[in-house]
Amino acid sequence: MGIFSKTCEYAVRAVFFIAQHTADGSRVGIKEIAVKIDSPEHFLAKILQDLSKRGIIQSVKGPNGGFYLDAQSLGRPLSDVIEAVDGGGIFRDCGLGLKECSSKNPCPLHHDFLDVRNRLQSMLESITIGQFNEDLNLGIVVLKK
Amino acid sequence: MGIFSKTCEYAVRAVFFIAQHTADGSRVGIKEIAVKIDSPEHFLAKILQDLSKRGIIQSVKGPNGGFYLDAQSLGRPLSDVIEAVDGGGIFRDCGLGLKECSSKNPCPLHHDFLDVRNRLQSMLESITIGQFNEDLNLGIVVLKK
DNA sequence: ACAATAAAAGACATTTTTATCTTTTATTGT
DNA sequence: ACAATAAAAGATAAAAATGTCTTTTATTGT
Ligand code: FES
Ligand code: FES
Repeated sequence: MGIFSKTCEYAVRAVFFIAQHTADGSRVGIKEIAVKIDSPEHFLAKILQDLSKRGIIQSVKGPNGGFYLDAQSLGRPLSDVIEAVDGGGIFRDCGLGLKECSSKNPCPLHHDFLDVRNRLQSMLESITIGQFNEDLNLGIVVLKK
Repeated sequence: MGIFSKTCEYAVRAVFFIAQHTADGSRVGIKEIAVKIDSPEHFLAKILQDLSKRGIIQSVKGPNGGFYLDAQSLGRPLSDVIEAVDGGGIFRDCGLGLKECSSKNPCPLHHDFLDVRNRLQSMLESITIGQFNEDLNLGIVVLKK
C-alpha cells in the first residue's frame, strides 16, 4: 500500500475527476467516474456517498443527476479529502506507532518524521481541489494508469 | 494506520530495541522485546523470523539464545528494515495509486509527492540502525508509549 | 546422552480493508 | 400521476492485515 489507503486514492482521483468535469455546473455519474479513474464502481459509490454526506462533494439523484462540486467544495484544500477518508493520523501520528508523539517523548525518528509529515501536510493544505483543474485541463497531468 | 504498516512499526521498534540491548554481543529474547516495545509476542515472533531469514537481524536458538545484531546489521540503513517489511513502494509508488508514476505521466500530485518521498527515503537511508543507539542510550528518545 | 531453553514453523482466528450485488429513495421530464 | 434515472442504502463476500496458540527444531549446559 502507498502512503494513503486504496480507498483514499480512489477518493482523491474521483474528486479530481469530478472537479474537472463539473466546472460548468453539470454533474457526472458514478459509472463514468469509476471507468475513467479505474476504480470498482460500487466500492467507489460508497466512498462518494460518504464524501457527499460530509459535504466534501455534492450530489443529486435522478435524471441528469450525479456528482459535482459547488464553489465552496472547489475551494477546499485537498487535505480535507484525505482527512475525511483516512483521518488526520497521517499528519500527526508517530511513524513508529507510539501513542504519544511529542518532542518531549520522542521516538528515534521523531524529529525527522516531523519534517516529512509537515511537508506532506502543508503541500496538501496549500492547494485547493479546484486548482488542480488547470493542470488537468492542460493535459499535463493524468488520473488513470 | 500511519505511514508504515503496523507490522513495520513493530519491526522497527524491535530492531531498535535489539540494537540497544545487544551492542555488547549478548542476545535478547522475544518475550522481553515484545513487552518492552509493546507488541503482541507471537505476531512479533513471525516478523523477526522473517527479518532473521533475510539477514536483517541475527538469532540463535537454545539457552542464552535470542536475537541480536552483528556489525554488518548495525551498519545497515533503517530503510532496509522498512523495505523488508513493507516493500519499497512507499519510496516509489504514486500517491494516487497510478500504476506508472513518472514525470512524463504525472498525476496532479506527482511533483510534490516526489519531494516528500525523497525526503522520507533519504532520511531513512542516511542513518544506520546502530546510530540510533546513542539517542536511545542517552534516554532522550523512547520506544514505548 | 539428556534436559532445559528459545527460536522456527505450522495451524488457526479475528479484524480491517476492499469489493460486489440488490433494493430503496429521491429527482426529473413527460 | 408516471416512467425513467441515478444516487443512497443494505446485505454479503473475498482478500489482506493482524493476532493467538500449539508443535517442532536447534542449541546449550550439565
Ligand atoms: S514520537 Fe515517533 S514520530 Fe513523534
Ligand atoms: S504519478 Fe502520482 S506521484 Fe507520480
